Amino acid sequence: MEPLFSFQIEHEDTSTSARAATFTTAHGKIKTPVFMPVGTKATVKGLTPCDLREIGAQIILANTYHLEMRPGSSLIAQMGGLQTWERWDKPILTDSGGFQVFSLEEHMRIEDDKVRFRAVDYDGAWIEWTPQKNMEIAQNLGSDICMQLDICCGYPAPYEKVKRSMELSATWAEQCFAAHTRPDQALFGIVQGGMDLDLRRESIRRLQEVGDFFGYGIGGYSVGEPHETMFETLTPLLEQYMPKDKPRYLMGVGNPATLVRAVGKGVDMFDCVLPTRTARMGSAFTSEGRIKLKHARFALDKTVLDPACGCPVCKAGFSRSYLHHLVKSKEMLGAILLSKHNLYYLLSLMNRAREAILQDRYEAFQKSFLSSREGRFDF
RNA sequence: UCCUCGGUAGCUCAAUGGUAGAGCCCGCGGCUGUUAACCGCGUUGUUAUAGGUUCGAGUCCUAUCCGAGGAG
Repeated sequence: MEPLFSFQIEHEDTSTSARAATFTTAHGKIKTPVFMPVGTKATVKGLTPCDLREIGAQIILANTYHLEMRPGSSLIAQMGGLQTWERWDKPILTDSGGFQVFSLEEHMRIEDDKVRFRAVDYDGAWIEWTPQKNMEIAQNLGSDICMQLDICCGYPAPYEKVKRSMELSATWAEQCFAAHTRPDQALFGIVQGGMDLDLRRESIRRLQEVGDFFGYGIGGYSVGEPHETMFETLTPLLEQYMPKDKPRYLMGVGNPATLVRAVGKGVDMFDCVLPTRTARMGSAFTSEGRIKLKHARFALDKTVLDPACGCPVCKAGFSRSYLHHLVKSKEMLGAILLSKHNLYYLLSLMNRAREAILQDRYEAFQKSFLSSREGRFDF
């Protein structure tokens, strides 16, 4: 019988560390490198599953913390599981509440075996979060890929704090590993350690000690540090210390230029709210860089968002003038159309990257991209 | 014709006689495992007009203009 999960590298680029792979899950295959749209509360904001299929999404995210708070994972289990419930039959990755613990830091208290924090975005109650709880919820939801509960640190952060969050993440990795039961669900450990290479190496060592995780998340980046600072430790991490035969998921990174560079270092998976959030605020990715549709200069602009783009929004011919109007009027269609366009941009960017890898010309692709106007996104 | 109320930023309105503010609009910036259709910053005035009282007037007095309502 064919195993439920496999990660098969199809080609490794000879001049960079980029690789193209096929990640097989219980709900289908994922061609990497891949960008995963974020659908925290069982919806990629503004898009239907049909829209997502149309723009080529292969896998989307959901979040155990948010879904447990509302409507509750047991309800979703009763309704047939997450895929059935939200009408998305392709793979889903569930993130733990680790990032929420970080973003709700002021309302939180970390203890050895759990984290206590105030659900200020729901009813304000103090709640307890544990690795076991995260696993139970993810298993109720039935996600294909489950991230361990971890602790994400901001930047800059004192060494002791970074060290403690790495150690706690490793401890919790062990508990998640032990609580992992579903054979149709792949468990990922998460590498922490901030901008300290020694802590990052220790994190990997401890995760490998815990057991055979199917893949690895790389957390704790894109938390406010300069991009170069990230690559200083990310590069050796990927090229020297992380297992090469397992999927690597750089969590929370969505800047196009950073994506292209990270793929060159050997990252396989990304997710980020940037394309959808900035879309709702009126910004669009284009082949000429970022544009802000709210600017008055678009009021009489008859061109589409990006004449070089093949997304449904551009193909349908919506003008910048019209989108400017929708954004200024705060009409929901503006957010929807820009979200669709932005996601398509990142999804197709990863397709372009994959093609370049398969043709063994990633170095040239990356160089050309980074020196173009697209490569100068100032997000 | 008379009476009443009103006239302050592009709009809607604040401001015990002590150097005019807010919201919206407009302009700009930010957004990275979603507390986010969000957050932050900024521009804008002969206070209808002309006089008067006062140390000092958006505020009190007089006249005029404009608007709304009422009476005839």
